[in-house]
Amino acid sequence: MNLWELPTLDLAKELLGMKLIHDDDKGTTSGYIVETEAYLGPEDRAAHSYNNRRTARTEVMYDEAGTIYTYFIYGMHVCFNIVSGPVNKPEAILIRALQPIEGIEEMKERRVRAKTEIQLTNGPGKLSKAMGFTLSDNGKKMNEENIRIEEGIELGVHEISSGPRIGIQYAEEAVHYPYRFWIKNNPYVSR
DNA sequence: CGCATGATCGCCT
DNA sequence: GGCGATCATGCGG
Repeated sequence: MNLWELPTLDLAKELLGMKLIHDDDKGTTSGYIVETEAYLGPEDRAAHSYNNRRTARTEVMYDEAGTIYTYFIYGMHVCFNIVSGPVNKPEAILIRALQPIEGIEEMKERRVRAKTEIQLTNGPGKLSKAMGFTLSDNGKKMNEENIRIEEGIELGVHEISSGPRIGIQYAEEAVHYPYRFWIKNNPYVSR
């Protein structure tokens, strides 16, 4: 089975427990993905690509699954996403939280404000900072450059929860769609 | 070109 | 629970 051929909602669940790895000049940082959110293109009011909106920013969402989509939000945070679905269907999965594995000391240096290890990566902006993801990662292909996905923990369906997405109050009917997925009882999940 | 807004975080009460 | 920070992006003029 090719991971990147999965429908977006399935991929969002499949990514849980997998290992996300970043190599750069500071070394390697990695973590298990413990929380994701799916954004389903044209019909999903919460998605940047709602109604097939196509701009310089959303362009990578139309690319092939496994392309990396990073964007800047609230004047200070980077969010890290993986494009999914067929080419020209602008869907993506936001990585919302990680459980750190490697490079924890480097993460602490990058996340000076974090008081506990949990706070290093328990939110989309936090994990980007801890892992060293930036806008320059936008458009990279997963597993072709310095950002990789590997098998991690195998999860059963009963270990996964779902619920409404966070921070999309403007999205009208899409507000309640259960497109957020997380590993049950994992302490690194946001909120 | 100006300006409103946001897939958040951290600090304050 | 509330709010200010701070700027890339998108859209209107």
